[in-house]
Amino acid sequence: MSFTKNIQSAISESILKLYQLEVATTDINLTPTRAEFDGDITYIVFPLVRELKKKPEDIAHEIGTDITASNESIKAYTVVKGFLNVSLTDAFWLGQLAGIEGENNYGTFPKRDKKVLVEFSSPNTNKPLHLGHIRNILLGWSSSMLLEAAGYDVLKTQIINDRGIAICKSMVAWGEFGEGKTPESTSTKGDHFIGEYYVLFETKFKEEYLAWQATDEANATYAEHKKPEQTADGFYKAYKNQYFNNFSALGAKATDLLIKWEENDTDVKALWSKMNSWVYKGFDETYSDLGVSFDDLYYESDTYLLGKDNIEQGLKDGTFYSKEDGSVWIDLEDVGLDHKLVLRSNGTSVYMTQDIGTAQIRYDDHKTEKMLYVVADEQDYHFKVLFEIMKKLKAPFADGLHHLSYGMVDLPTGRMKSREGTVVDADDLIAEVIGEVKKQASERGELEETTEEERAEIYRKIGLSALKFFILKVNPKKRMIFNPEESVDMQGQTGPYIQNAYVRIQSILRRWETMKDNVTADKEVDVLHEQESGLIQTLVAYPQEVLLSAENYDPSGMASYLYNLAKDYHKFYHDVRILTAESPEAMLLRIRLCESVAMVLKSGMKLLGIEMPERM
RNA sequence: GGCCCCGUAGCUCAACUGGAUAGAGUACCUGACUACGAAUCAGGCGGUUGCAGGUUCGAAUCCUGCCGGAGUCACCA
Repeated sequence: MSFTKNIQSAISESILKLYQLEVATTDINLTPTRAEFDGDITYIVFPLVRELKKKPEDIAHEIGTDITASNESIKAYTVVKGFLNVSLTDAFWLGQLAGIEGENNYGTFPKRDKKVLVEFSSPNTNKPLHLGHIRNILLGWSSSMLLEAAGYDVLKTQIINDRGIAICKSMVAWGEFGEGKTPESTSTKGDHFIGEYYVLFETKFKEEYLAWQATDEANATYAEHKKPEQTADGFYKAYKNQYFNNFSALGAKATDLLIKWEENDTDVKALWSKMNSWVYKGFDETYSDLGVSFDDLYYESDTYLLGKDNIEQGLKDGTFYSKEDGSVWIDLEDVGLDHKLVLRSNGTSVYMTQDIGTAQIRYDDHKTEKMLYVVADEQDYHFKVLFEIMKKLKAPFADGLHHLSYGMVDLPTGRMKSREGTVVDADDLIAEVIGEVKKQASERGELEETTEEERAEIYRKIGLSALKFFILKVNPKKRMIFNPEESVDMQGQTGPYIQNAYVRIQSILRRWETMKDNVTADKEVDVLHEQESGLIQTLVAYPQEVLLSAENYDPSGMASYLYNLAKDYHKFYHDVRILTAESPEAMLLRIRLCESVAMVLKSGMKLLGIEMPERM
């Protein structure tokens, strides 16, 4: 912010004048003064001690005296050990408030003419979205909003994993047992519909496998392949994949579909398209419920063969090497990694090959300076390797690649397991939080004057804010525990707490509209209440917070800032009277403060993907 | 086993990137609505920052070694 810059350069000049020592203004590190001390902003002089060979207290006093004398915005200073605490004048804070009001889009930075592509969500099409996707989506969306506010042109995208054996399993199950049912005929959301057939396939397959285990064929296989120490149970558990590939009738059908799909079989492709289109319809609903959207989509069915050109080029220039069997590898030992396969011996791609190709095509399509991958931390190694490969291939975009790695979401009972049915479904969760809000809100009976539609919209906003804030307030890189009960809390450090501050302001402003014509002040306030200057100081920090959160790809910083602002406001609201202020000029100032706080709360929450209700 | 991430109040999380007496929320115990919305505010209780060393004026943060937990080391995606 400009005002910290002013103080930084004042201190810098002071140091030069007093000690003939040059310290760059950017090296003058200022921190907000802790609440228990007097002052607004603190400069720590310890780093100067060694150079100047003086006591920290003396240095702090000398600098303090000098900058206070030469800078009229500085009211006073105090020194505690090596900490120089500077207080700014009320006039200065009033000037800052006016500055905030004067900006058109406070907290948004001018365009940098730089493009960043953000990939998030990236689901498989064989089952619906779950809690893990929700964290991914919220992080991706919020990071996109933050980057946009920081001046980037943002392109939101996802890669849809629409091919492979998984979707073929759903196709087989639907063909065998579906009796021509559709999402419409059963009134089921499309992604759930397909998910059910995926589960059905697994169930039928398990039955088939169990039955097979009683056959002579199974006994012979068991006798031949069993390891000495293995029990029958242990063997069959480990043998499942081989059974799928070598003996299973259902397995053969799924594999057959996959082969036909790759051969572009018309019927198979038609079925595949139809079933995927059901899924997409379902996904769209969930995305829309979450309030997110994408600018561009990539499908794995289009990209899974990409990357071979890059491999070929890398082979030519010696980045890659091939083994006798024809497989292609890269040696990454010089950067502390391993040897990694990039092309199979039969010439087909692996995951890495695809990602190389996909990065390339995205760059070709959009010429983005940066690409941000929002992917769980279990893939840390994969992305490390991918980025190193791109560097070695000298891709022009290699330095702009970044993996926003986030921790998995656990339940209080431990990890989500689809096998144990503990996966929290995204749609269920959304419905639940909104339902809970509705229940609690009707008990409070605050919204009697609104129509049913208005109320439904308010419940939706509150419920989603509880859920979103609960997830986004946690630092992305940390594994988090998701307690469904706490996720709908509406008191304390929660989304609804912040919304409540905003709603209180709206309520005041509605009243103010009806009385403002009768209020006139012939002068401005010259002495600020402690809560007032404190609020201004927090408001002033907003743009910096936007930038910091954007640069760190970390919405939790913004979440915590907004909570603190709401908290400051709630306290201010409690401590001072607004519409019954002691003087007209105080009233006018406080109304201005209310307006600015509301503006920042609303725009900040938007960066988290959270909407504000006008009442609640 | 190699690599990587994590360990902070009973629980869920912070700590401005090395700064002051480690802060919030929740739970529990108090107090404040005939003053702009009590989804609020105020107070209390709660800590050897996993352990042991080291660097530094200063360490939850950096380094080393242990302990505990997660992830990953596929010609899967």
